[in-house]
Amino acid sequence: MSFTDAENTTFGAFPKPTHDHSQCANDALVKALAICEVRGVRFTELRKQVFELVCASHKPIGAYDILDTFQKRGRKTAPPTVYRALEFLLEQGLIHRIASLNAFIGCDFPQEPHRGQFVVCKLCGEATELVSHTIENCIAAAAEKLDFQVQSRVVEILGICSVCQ
Amino acid sequence: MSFTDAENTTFGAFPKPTHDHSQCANDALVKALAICEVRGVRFTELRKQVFELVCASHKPIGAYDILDTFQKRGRKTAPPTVYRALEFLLEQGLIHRIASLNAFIGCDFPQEPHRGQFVVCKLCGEATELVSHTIENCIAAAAEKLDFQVQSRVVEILGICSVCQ
DNA sequence: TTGCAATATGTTATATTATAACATAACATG
DNA sequence: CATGTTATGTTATAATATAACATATTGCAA
Repeated sequence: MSFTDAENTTFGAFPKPTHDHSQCANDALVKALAICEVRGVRFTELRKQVFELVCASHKPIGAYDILDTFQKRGRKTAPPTVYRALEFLLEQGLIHRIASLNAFIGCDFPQEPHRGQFVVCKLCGEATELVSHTIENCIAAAAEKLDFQVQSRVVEILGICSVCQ
Repeated sequence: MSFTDAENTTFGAFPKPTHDHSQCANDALVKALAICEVRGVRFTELRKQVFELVCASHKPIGAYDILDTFQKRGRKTAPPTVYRALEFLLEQGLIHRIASLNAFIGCDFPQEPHRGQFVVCKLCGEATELVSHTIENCIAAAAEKLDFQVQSRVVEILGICSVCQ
């Protein structure tokens, strides 16, 4: 579920507490499978499980939370296993990293590579992704004036979501 | 040294390798002293020394780099000492934290509180600060549409600076 | 000026996040 | 089915950050 406004910003709607999340998670998985299929990269069982954990909610999740879950499930896992799977998912654009939280979140628009922008609620922890071309353009314009070659961007907006106000 | 363009973006010029940095550093120190004076907060010797290290270059510096420097100087220092000084400087808006680097940089516009935007060169490590009202406005507009109360923003642009291209 | 409350710093220990380096396993392809 | 490549396992450790409590310093009021 997403929409685009007059300023050309695509929003993932801020997740309502009532929404059917199993639907989201399943959609994401189906998309991810298809994308990896097309690209000829391997969506292994480990990667799938890590992806499912990241997509299990709209709250950014830490690598060690994933690790803990694996261990609770009886799977003997060490950090590099998790980080490598996360790295793969990042490379494929299936998840994003939220630098200000040291945490990871599923990508809402994985079909095309992009660096999204994120809006994170400090109370409930829920996050949503924007793709604002206005922000992108503004960053691009500023960079051009500095004669700076942009490689990546981090845009994270922290505060209180509509549900928690 | 800074300028403002037609889109209302204030730039700190990307630091030229040749610029007289002792001047920058000294200016920053004088400003910081004055600001703390006015606010009635204490710019202690420890805070001053940490600030000077952060301002010693335009490359964001890590907390443990500061710690190492103190220790090399023979001052027996532990992490909390450094982190507390950094916390104070952040609160006063005298420095900023670059989340994607886990590092700190002097603020170019400390007089008024703001969350700046940063442009960081991955090659030389130099960084500069923007205050783009266009970006701010765009973020504000997107937040409003989500009925989201913004508390803080992280905007970091990574790539290759003009000098390193 | 001294005593008190508030603020700042010191100290020890540990939490949290992330990666290096090397060993083994699984896979894909000739 | 041998072989190179990719993925995962394993051990250790690096890098970043904070908790909790002790001591010192400061500013101010009695």
